[in-house]
Amino acid sequence: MKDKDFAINNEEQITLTRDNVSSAVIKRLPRYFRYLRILIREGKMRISSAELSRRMNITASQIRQDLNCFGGFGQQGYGYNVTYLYARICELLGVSAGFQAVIIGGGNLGRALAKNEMFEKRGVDVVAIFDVDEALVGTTVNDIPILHIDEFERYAATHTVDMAVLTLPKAQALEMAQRIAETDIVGIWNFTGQELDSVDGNLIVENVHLGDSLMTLNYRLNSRNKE
Amino acid sequence: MKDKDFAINNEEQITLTRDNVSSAVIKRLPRYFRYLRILIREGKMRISSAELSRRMNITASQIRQDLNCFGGFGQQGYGYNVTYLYARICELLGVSAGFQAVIIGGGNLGRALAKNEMFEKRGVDVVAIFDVDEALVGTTVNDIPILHIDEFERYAATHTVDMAVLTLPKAQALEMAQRIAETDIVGIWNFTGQELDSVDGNLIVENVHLGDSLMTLNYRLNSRNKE
DNA sequence: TAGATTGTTAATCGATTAACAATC
DNA sequence: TAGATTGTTAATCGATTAACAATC
Repeated sequence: MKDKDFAINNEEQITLTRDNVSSAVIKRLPRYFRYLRILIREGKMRISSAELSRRMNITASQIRQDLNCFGGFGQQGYGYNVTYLYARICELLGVSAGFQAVIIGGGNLGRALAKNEMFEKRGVDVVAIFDVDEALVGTTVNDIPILHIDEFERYAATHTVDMAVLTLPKAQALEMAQRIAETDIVGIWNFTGQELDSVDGNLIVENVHLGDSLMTLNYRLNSRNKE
Repeated sequence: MKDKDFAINNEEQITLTRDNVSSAVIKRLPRYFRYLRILIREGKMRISSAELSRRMNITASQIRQDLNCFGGFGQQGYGYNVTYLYARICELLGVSAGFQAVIIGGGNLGRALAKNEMFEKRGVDVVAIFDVDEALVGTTVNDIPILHIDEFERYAATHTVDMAVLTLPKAQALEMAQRIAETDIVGIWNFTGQELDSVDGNLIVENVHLGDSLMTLNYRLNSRNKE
């Protein structure tokens, strides 16, 4: 928490505005990010909310409403400048913040993520992979070194690491999260299925429940069969 | 589409009721599924909406409202019978429907999924993995055979396959989706990042955008830094 | 200036929560 | 019967959509 005296200045007010943005809007930002990348690839310079609405299959009204939560990114009578809008959204999403990540768990999922261009596209730098398997230690995946998990605390203390990607077995997730909580790492991208909310109130945890996604597909297949 | 004469009978009406369930409710069902499994593991026989609400961190009102979309699963003065409720939710989610899946792409992600107990827990049977790599063909992952992608159509024609899990490179996703659309497969669990909505209106596509999840974490790390 | 399109307010819609009668 | 807790209706809240004045 900051000194209350600062609570009145401009910067703080901008931050407050952002904090008031509803999670419904925030959850849509990554989608804007993806579509803007496509527009850039296509060489499109400007886009109106109406055209973007057709592409994204949401209302133009929602697009304008969403983008306005963070300030006026467009221009009346013109629309939105694609590269400018993209830059603003990147800023919001911390794409240019230079976050550094470690992957904990060098199994198939950890390796799949390590090879995925997703991190690079989103400005996240994967700096190390940790595993217990001595056979893996010393090798690399996508030029990222695999280190022994015993080295984790030393590594975290001597490097800037913003987030840990948990791809180890569920049974070890809680213990690992506790070890992470004792370092300067603040974010956990949690693929283990283990609930981590209780570990530390300061940790920011993003849970990926692939099973929930599979279930949604199942539900739809199932109701289709019932028709 | 069914004959309109049937639209009045009872079965159809139940189906209609289910179809009217909002997607907000449907998206919560997998979470109920997970928590009920935990309760069963703990040997809990009954649970009230109040207690479940404390565990799941949602209101008791919402739980009762959600479950009532599908009929009265509880009992006044008693609460919900855990195994009964679990059975009903499994039914809704098609866990007992015996769906069969193939994984297309035998890379790290495909292998990670093939080894994951998630499918088994949710009643989905992974029957085959397809890949272009001749070195992989003939081997198995978690007892699941890896077949050559050229065999795909023949396999689909001679086996019951309900869904395809796409874990191949984005560039090949569209073409593969088209091949899938020509078989009897109706569901695609799409990890490729490629939009597939345009391929075939009859396909049920569930997209997994891991990058969106990463971005959400990034956003929160970023706004934390701004505080 | 006229046309286009945003930013923003107001109206609508849907989802969540509260309350309580029904009932086990 | 008394106590507990659901099922369900009504009230509230929030999110989406529509409309239009501001302005490029």
